[in-house]
Amino acid sequence: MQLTTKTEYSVRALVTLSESVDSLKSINEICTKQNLPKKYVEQLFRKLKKQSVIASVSGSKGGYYLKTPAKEITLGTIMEIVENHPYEVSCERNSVELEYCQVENCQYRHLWHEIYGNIKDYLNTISLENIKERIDKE
Amino acid sequence: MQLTTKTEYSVRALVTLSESVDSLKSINEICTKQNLPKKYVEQLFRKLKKQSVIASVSGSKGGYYLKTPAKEITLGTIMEIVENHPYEVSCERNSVELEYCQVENCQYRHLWHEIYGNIKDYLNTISLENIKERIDKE
DNA sequence: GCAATTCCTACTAAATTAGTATATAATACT
DNA sequence: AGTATTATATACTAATTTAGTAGGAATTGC
Repeated sequence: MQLTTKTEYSVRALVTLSESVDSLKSINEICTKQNLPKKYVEQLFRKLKKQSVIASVSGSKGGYYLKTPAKEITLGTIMEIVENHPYEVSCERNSVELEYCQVENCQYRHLWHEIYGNIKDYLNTISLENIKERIDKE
Repeated sequence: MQLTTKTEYSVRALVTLSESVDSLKSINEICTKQNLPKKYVEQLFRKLKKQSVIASVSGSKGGYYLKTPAKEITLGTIMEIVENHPYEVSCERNSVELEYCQVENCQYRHLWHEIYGNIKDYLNTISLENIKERIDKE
């Protein structure tokens, strides 16, 4: 499990995007405002678009907009989209680490998944709208 | 935030260690039983010892034992000891990423810390004893 | 003294992170 | 029609971190 700049920057960018409800915002606009690396955010936005969190209009005067309402986009969702394999247990990474797994009856794997499930549930209670309100208040 | 083999292996090793209440268990014994890399677990155990989770006796017939009762050792504690900087926000890593931080009023940082705090609280509700009971049941 | 153990530091290959670079495609405006 | 502005796409890279390994020193039981 990890939570990196991918999630951090995505959230900041999406909050900024959510500020304009009916209009488009370009990567350039968002990243200038939030002081974020454009090309990096571009990549994150492509992933978020693929999962219909946002949508876009190409060309001049183009940009992005929220496709899903800010209430329905959660931190958990964002994290799962932009991070690598956030809830993966080591023995599922299928590499060398499999050597150190209890192959026959991996009770621990169930434990980790239960824990991840609870964290996931928690992260899904935090919507983009919640975050926006919180940020605005200060 | 990350949760890696360091935490995974530590938990498996500590659960095994907690099975023998009054006697010592060596790294060798634990790692053979749990199929874990000895030298790696050794490193983890040294960190756990430094924080008084476990204690040790050197020399032949030596080994480790739980210094803190299994009830009081939590997953959160273990994670904080063995992982690198589990709850660090990108702008605190003090490297290049600082460039992309909202220096003046980093409202987001507070948000991340609040979220981490809640995850931490949750992880601290899971004790080694809980885990042991759970693993034994199956 | 020898074997088994913990203690300690340093090293390393592979993977991942945190980006950058470069080019193509679409669209608005003139 | 041409240009500027935007998204789309793929590939590349330096730095860091993970997931260990290696080799030895110090300690203790027998």
